[in-house]
Amino acid sequence: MSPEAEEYVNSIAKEKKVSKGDILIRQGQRVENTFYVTSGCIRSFCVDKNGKEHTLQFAIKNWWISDFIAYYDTDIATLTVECIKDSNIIQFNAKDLDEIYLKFSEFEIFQRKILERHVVSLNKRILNQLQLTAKERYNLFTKQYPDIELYTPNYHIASYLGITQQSLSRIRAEKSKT
Amino acid sequence: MSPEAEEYVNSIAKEKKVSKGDILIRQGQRVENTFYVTSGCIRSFCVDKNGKEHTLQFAIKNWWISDFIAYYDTDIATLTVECIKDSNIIQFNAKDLDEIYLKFSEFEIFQRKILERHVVSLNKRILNQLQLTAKERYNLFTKQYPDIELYTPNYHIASYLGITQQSLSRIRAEKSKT
DNA sequence: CTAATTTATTACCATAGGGTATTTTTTTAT
DNA sequence: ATAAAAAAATACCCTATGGTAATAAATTAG
Repeated sequence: MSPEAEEYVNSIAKEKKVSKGDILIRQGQRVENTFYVTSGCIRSFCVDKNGKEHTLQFAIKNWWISDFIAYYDTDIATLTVECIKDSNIIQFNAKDLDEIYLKFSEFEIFQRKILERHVVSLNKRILNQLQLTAKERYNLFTKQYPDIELYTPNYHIASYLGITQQSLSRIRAEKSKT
Repeated sequence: MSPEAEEYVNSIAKEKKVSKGDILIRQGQRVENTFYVTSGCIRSFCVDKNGKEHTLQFAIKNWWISDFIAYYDTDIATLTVECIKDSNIIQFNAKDLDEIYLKFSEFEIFQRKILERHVVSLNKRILNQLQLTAKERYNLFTKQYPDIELYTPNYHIASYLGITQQSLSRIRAEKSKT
């Protein structure tokens, strides 16, 4: 990136410290920001008609998170984005980012690469969900997020894997046996 | 888009008619193309260790399809992309597209919007998989692809929904009862 | 340090969906 | 039109995962 572009990015970037439990985006509200995680962990989830939570994403270091469904459609949030471990994030306003794209076309490339990476990751997630058992998905998960279990409750992970917390507990018990 | 950009796009776009059964991308081969569907239907799927197929995407009119996992990482295909109904597609070579981005930055915006739409769609797919029952997913599917059942075998749809063909058959039977 | 609260484990039974096999229906080929 | 092949439906039983509930462990608050 050119120095000017970088300067501009810095001018709209809002570095923030957020604490466990902080809500960055609340379901039902307008989504104006996207967040880049430099440390810690942020989670996005939805709540279904029965009040059950389903985790869409865990964002750790170097990942972006928001309610992308609402963000890209400039719509009301269906997701909640919550800090689950004290984190350092960089907040970007959607409108500010839009201007960057106009002023510095080099930034488009940047963003395109991020989006491409995101598509790849989502594609893999879907394929895993289709072809792996809960146990296999859990094993993969622990590799992808090596220390997430240290600070994330069981049921958050279960809700990401698409199983109940009891099932996850059983899988873990079975695993520790051998 | 400017006339020049449009002309350039046309110069690299390869319009093609493809027939049911044609393979556009073969698992294990290098992925150099992405396809835009103007009519018909193209399917992407993977084959797991047990030889079972899992459908990642059905691309109908106005959708893009490829093995995006391999395409964006310039890697070997893990997916197969297959024509399941006589279709008209426009084929784009990855390298040609890369040049477009360099020559016409306006095209980046275009591509960014496509990617954003893709991310939204994949996010929704994951959330549906997490919170809906097989029956609910099937009902949603028939709305999203109203006439796909006319030309797609049962087991392709089942493999997209993440259930067996027998389960899908049962769901359909139950539905036609009421 | 203790009590209160949250989280995880375990047990029990229920059920959605899977696997194998058979039959029926539909499609394709001759 | 008939045979062959493919696809769909159905049946039967099985298994992974879900739901409820009770217990145990860990964390947090006072």
